[in-house]
Amino acid sequence: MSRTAHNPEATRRALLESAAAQIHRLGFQATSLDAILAETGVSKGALYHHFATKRELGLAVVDEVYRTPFLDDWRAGLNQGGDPLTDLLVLLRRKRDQASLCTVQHGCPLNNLAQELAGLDEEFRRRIEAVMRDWRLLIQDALERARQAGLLRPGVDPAREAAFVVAVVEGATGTAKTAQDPQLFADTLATLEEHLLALRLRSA
Amino acid sequence: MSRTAHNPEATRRALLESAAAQIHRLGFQATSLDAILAETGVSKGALYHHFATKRELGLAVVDEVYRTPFLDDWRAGLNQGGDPLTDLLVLLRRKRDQASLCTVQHGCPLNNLAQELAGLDEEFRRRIEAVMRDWRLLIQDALERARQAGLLRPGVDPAREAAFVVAVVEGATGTAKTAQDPQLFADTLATLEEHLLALRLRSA
DNA sequence: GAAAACATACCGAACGGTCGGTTTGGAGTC
DNA sequence: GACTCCAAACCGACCGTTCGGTATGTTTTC
Repeated sequence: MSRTAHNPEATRRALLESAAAQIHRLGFQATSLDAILAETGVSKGALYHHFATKRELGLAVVDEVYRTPFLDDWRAGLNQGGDPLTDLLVLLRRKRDQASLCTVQHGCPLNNLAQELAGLDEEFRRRIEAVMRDWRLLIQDALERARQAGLLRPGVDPAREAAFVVAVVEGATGTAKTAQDPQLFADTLATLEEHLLALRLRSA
Repeated sequence: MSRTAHNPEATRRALLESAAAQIHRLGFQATSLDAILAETGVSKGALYHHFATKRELGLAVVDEVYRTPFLDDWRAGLNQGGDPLTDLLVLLRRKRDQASLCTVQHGCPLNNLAQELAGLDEEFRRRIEAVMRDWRLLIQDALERARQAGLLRPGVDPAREAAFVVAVVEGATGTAKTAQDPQLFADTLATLEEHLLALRLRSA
């Protein structure tokens, strides 16, 4: 952390990280700028030097904190070098095994924001949807590669299955958060894995 | 509607309905009491005569507006008299066919509230989770009946599949809301239907 | 059965705290 | 000395909440 005077990049980054964490815990509206300033030790003048409004700060959090690590994680998981369907199953398995009360407590940052703000701010919705879309495309691409490698049953639609995977993961995260129950998350992901396993061509 | 003076039941109900609609559109935090008063023509004093706080009003909306019709709809759908698995599939099919931009625009009221408030207010979370739990149990019960009627493949766990159905429906609603795309909802539900179809014993 | 006493339903102006945002000015750097 | 970067005091609107008060209806008391 150790942010010293006149280190604009560090100041900006500290604000983004603190905002990201608080928005994840409390949502956008319930996150107060004062709390971010208290946590970072940054002054209000400095904050408004880097970000024009609270909204701009929030949008920057989506693009610069949430987006890249999330997509990178999935991209890396889906390009492990095994066959794409197996890579996907291993990735889901990993997510499932990592599910703890801590993980489940605050849910998925993007999904939280999307549900809170989709109806209130079109720009927020668009930015979040852009991440979701790229996420879907990563999975769709993996399934497409699996299909072209002859691993999938005929009739399997990569785009539709990708949308399904995304919906199930988001649904699992959301229901587990509401119930505060990691088991719910694990069970739902396990069922998804079974579903995906059944897409594999028997002869493959 | 036609609320006249000294009709407390009507006044209370008008407040609940207006609040429910606005909370569905904007979320709890972004809903202002003044807007509810403007829409209903009720005075601020009258509102605070019926509800101690905004929070109490919101909790009452969950219990008295959202909960009952939602559970009744699913209960009725799952007790149509056909075999339980078919009833479930027909119900999902109906939900899928009814998906329009309008439906998808604001998402599921309960899911919206859950994602917005689960981390902020434990009592809200508990009340919403209670509805979700009853919903899961309705589906679990239907699948259990199907199992006992010998309709399901061995190894199918009604509780786990019920949790899966709930997660997929919530996930489908959420992703479709974020994308503002009814097709996403329909595709995801269709895939869920295929998954459930595969639970049926081949000889049945 | 009328008046008194009370309860319920409702009114709306005003309060008070929060919080996003602004202003002003100063410190460091080129 | 101009520009970036930041500090601290301050502003003002919004909004949930309060509260003194009115009106209508019901119960009690004589």
